[in-house]
Amino acid sequence: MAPPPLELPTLERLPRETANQWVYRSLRHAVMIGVVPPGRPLTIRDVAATLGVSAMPVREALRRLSSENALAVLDNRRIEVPRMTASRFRELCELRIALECHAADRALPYVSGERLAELAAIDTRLDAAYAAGVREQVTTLNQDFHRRLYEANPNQVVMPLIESVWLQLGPFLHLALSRMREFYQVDRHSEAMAALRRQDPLALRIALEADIRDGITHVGTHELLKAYVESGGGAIA
Amino acid sequence: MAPPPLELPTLERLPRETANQWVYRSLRHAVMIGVVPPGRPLTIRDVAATLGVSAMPVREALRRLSSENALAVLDNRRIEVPRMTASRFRELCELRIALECHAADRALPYVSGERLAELAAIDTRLDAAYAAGVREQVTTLNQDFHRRLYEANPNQVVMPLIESVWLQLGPFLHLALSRMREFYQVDRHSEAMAALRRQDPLALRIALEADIRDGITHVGTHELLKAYVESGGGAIA
DNA sequence: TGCCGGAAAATGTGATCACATTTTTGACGG
DNA sequence: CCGTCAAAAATGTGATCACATTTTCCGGCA
Repeated sequence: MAPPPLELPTLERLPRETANQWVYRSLRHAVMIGVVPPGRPLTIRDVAATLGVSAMPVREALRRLSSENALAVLDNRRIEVPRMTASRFRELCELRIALECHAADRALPYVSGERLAELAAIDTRLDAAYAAGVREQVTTLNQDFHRRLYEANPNQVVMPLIESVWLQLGPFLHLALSRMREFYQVDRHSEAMAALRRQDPLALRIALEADIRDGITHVGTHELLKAYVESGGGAIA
Repeated sequence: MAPPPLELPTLERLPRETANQWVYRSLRHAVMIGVVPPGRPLTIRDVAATLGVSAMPVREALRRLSSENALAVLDNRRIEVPRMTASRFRELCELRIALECHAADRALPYVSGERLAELAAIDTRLDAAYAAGVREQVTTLNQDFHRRLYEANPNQVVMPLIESVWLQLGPFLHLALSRMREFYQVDRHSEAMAALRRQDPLALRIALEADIRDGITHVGTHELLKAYVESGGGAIA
């Protein structure tokens, strides 16, 4: 049977943006919000036709996302969204914690009052989005919060790796958020900001790890992952 | 004035290997051993002519290495080996330690007797190469040792990120090895293997961190980096 | 001499085609 | 009814071309 037609959310093509970049952004976004089911083969011609460009930019975008481990290249040379397993998920979570705690450590000395204000502003908008139940925005703003924190360090070498992990967790995180709790969780971002103000590395690590675990492990991960895997999202671990 | 002609070490093209993979391997190897001076622009046509292939595989290989942060894409759309600065170097070292310690932690429970034997074998060959002063092989075998250790964990998500960091440190590490000491340093690999045998996570971390610092920071980094930067290798930090 | 400005060369980008490999299809025989 | 295998379709790979952008070069002018 033929696979369902590929549907990609249309991202506006920025002025002076190359087709390459546009295709890359579109595919990346699609993967991140999980509209492409894991295991669904992404063929060059298919994506090209869907986005209305030639094969060339698609090839480079697919290759790029593969390098970032957002897509998997099979032996067949076919490309798909990687399937998730319970153990891979666990590894990704632990890796995310290790990476982000390290990034926070290295950013801490550079965090200025301005930066703190910016983080607070993002957090406010995040709370609003959370209260309004706008899932996609919650994800985006949460990532913004973390990204802007780590970017306080002017010598950025960690951020690209963190983005890679986010991409790999992306499809599933989005699913987890779909069962977003009504009640607020403990505000780990506030704790993190307090730690930043006190220049307290240990407290910062603790707050971040708790924040990540809250967002991932705590939201009924086990059941969610099980449902995800069983719905054809991936092989059994 | 015209830049010096591009010279790339010729890697044998494996049977059934696509041009894409071959170009990727060649460029990657060239970057890793530091034959391409940082800042040297890598043009598609140039690489294509040097390797005797068309532009297509080169484009994808360059794009791929850029995604792995082995190459930098400038605003001009030009691609070059990233320039090194003292602070970027420091960040990369710390990141490497954080990543590899984490990887070792996650691999430890999976390390079998067979695996330990394999590591010991690699280490033996490494000692031989070190004694013989074969720089390139020392680098390769050292990486093999670390890679095979982390790969004990069957759910590999860290390794690609570590490889990325290796690539970014590559050009400079190679330089550092060029002043390889005559006397053996403390054998950190033995310490690591002892820790593995005892299933002792903390000792493993300590051994690995020491091993990495020995290989990087200890080999007169400061002077080397200074020389490297001043020789046109990168901007002043 | 030093600096501007446009022409010429170099380079990246995107489209299209030919071909090799892989996957799917469907007819045939058990 | 099911497995097998060859033909057909789909797909990835690599080459080549046309065009837009960028860089380099060089003559003219202050």
